[in-house]
Amino acid sequence: MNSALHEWNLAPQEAIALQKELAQRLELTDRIDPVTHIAGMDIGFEDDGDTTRAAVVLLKWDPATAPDLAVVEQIVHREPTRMPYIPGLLSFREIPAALGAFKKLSTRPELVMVDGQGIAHPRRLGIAAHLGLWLDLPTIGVAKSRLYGKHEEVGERRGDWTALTARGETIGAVLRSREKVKPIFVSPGHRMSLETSLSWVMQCLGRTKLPEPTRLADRLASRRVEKRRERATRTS
DNA sequence: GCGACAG
DNA sequence: ATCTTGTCGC
Repeated sequence: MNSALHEWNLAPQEAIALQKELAQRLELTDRIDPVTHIAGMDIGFEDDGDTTRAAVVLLKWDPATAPDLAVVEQIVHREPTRMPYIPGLLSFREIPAALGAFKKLSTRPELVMVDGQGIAHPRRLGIAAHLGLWLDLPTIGVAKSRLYGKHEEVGERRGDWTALTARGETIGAVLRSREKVKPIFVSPGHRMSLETSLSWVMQCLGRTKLPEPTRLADRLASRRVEKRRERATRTS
């Protein structure tokens, strides 16, 4: 891989310059191998933010049962947190730990859904795009809120979506993944078109707001679940 | 110069 | 992201 990609501990200005350079290497057309496994990735924090916790969930892709997908593997990888959250520079804070989790995965997926933006980013390099370059895999960004770009109101029916645009370009989609719930922001990361990104997200959508890969990774990365269990154990 | 601002 | 109980609604 390129040496420039190995840079992590950068000053904000240097990181911004690197993003502009890396964004030019993104492939926004489909280059995807036949999909047999889809991975979902998300990051959580522990120790009041001192520890970064990366979660990757590997699902078996089966169009016959989708969106019900079998969980093949679950990885939780911890590392000391290396930098604070800075809007626009999220990937420099979270990707190192994410890579550690992917290294522990026994099977390499053909597609990855990431909690965060793809190219719907000021410099077209959200965490999903950045991770896609690192893994050299097709990635899709599935964010729960907007970082960049503007859009019209989204229809209220499940499946309705509107373009997310910036500087006259379409950089993603605002998707009503579930009725009566805030829409999600879908954007291609690497080796993917927006149309294909939306197709995969919708195929992985159950009755929930988030597609299965991201929903499960979210649950694994968050401490909410285990905290609940701790309380239940103490009280019993 | 004044806001906005993934997780 | 995280701290946190109950509570309103399908």
